[in-house]
Amino acid sequence: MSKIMKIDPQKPVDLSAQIAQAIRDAIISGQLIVDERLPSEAELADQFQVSRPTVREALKRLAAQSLIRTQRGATGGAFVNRLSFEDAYSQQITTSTLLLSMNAVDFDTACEARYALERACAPLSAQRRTADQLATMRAEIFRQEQPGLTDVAFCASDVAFHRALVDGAGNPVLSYQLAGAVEAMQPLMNMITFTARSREEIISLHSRIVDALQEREPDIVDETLVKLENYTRKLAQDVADRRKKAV
Amino acid sequence: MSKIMKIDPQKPVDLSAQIAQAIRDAIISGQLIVDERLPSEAELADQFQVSRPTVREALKRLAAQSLIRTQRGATGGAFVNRLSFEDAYSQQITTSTLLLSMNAVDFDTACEARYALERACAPLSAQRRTADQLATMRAEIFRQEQPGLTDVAFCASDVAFHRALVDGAGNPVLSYQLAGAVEAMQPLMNMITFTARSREEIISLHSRIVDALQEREPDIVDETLVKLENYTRKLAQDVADRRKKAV
DNA sequence: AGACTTTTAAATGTCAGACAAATAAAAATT
DNA sequence: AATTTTTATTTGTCTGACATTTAAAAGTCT
Repeated sequence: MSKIMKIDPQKPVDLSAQIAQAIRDAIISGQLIVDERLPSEAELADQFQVSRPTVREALKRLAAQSLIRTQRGATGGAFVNRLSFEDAYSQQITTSTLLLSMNAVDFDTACEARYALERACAPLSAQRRTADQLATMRAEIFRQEQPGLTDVAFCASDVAFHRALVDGAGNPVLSYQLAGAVEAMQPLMNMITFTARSREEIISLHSRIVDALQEREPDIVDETLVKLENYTRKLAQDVADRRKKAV
Repeated sequence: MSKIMKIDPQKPVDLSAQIAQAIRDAIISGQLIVDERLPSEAELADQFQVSRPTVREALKRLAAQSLIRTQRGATGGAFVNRLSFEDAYSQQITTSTLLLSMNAVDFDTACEARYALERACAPLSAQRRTADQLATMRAEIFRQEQPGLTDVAFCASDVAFHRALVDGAGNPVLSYQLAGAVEAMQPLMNMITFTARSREEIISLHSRIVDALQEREPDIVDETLVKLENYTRKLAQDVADRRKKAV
């Protein structure tokens, strides 16, 4: 690692935050490459002229973002981590979920965003979906038809269905970007209790989507997604109205 | 804060990671609400039966994800942070940038994802764009027309143009989701050197997009975005070919 | 010589205790 | 009553130590 990384002890910012930023910059700019080992904590403490606990706090910050991983033992240390799509997924889901819940994003806004993004995948999905993905979607529909299914399980299956649709586009970047949008919606979706009647309608639309994907009919997929969006928003509206009346 | 948070000292996972996860779970589940103060580091150390440095490492992990903020002084402490759209933006951009650079995502995949998402915004943008956003876009086009503009500055202006387009949809969730996709592309875009000739073509397509947005013609916006995508991919292809020939 | 066991060294993980610095409330002073 | 000083609390940082994990080195036996 180049030793040009510098921090300014005069700044009114935590030293550990400055050190983390310096290392983060080195990773982003490519000065530190994947799987490269950072100097040991003691060496970093020397280089930055701080104590080991301060260095450790900096490293934990980076670990929280999956930028490094640490290993104990003789040949251990901190290594630049290859950020996997999986790591990125889970971070995005956490961030999106908190963002929606903490900023009082209303259901319509979140719903609109989700379906707009999902519709972006539809044409690609119609073109590239695999037999395996179609099977996954049909399996989820079958699950959704079971009468004893709890609301929570129904929502989870709904998420799985839509993820399969997105994955059908065969573009990992799209899948990653949409994971957050789809999964973060689940808590909001859970606020809508799916009655037997509304489940029926949703399942029928899901079936239509799978059929259209199988027949490679992007327009029908799109059209059905619009219907699904409208229906979902109407359900949310009904729940909101009923709640207002109850007060 | 409820005191039911527990960790297992036997687990082969860092105590600080376990503590961070316990607090993170409490925030996500709503047991800890925005602006609520966590117990002091000393109290947390007591509760979790660990030392203060260990607690601090846990808190730094949470701070790295913008889940908490800390304040020194008598009434200071760690507070649950309201995750702002801005915080979420920058995290998403960091994650997306690293994801693309570390996983050798090819230009076509990233480009396809970006334009698929952007086209999802087009109809909403045509409907809701403000005069202010149109002005921003025209200003960026004007900048792009300046002959002395560096490649880096041209790319930055390109990003600003497309962000304005996305923001035109008037949906903060969409804007947040797409910020990563658009900005993370910039390093890849920078690999394409924009010649005067290719700039001219791009600017003309940009102009057409603004005009169509002003006239509220979603179909023309969509169609032009497709052209822009194809042209961008063709440029990248040319650069790749030329590089191959040079070897 | 080769296979196995033991030792050693290096690194992270954790702890204890201390002091510095910031900050707001409480106390003292004018 | 307003201002200044003191005090208590809390985070930020440092020092030094020990525990634990791990792989390599050294030693031992067949």
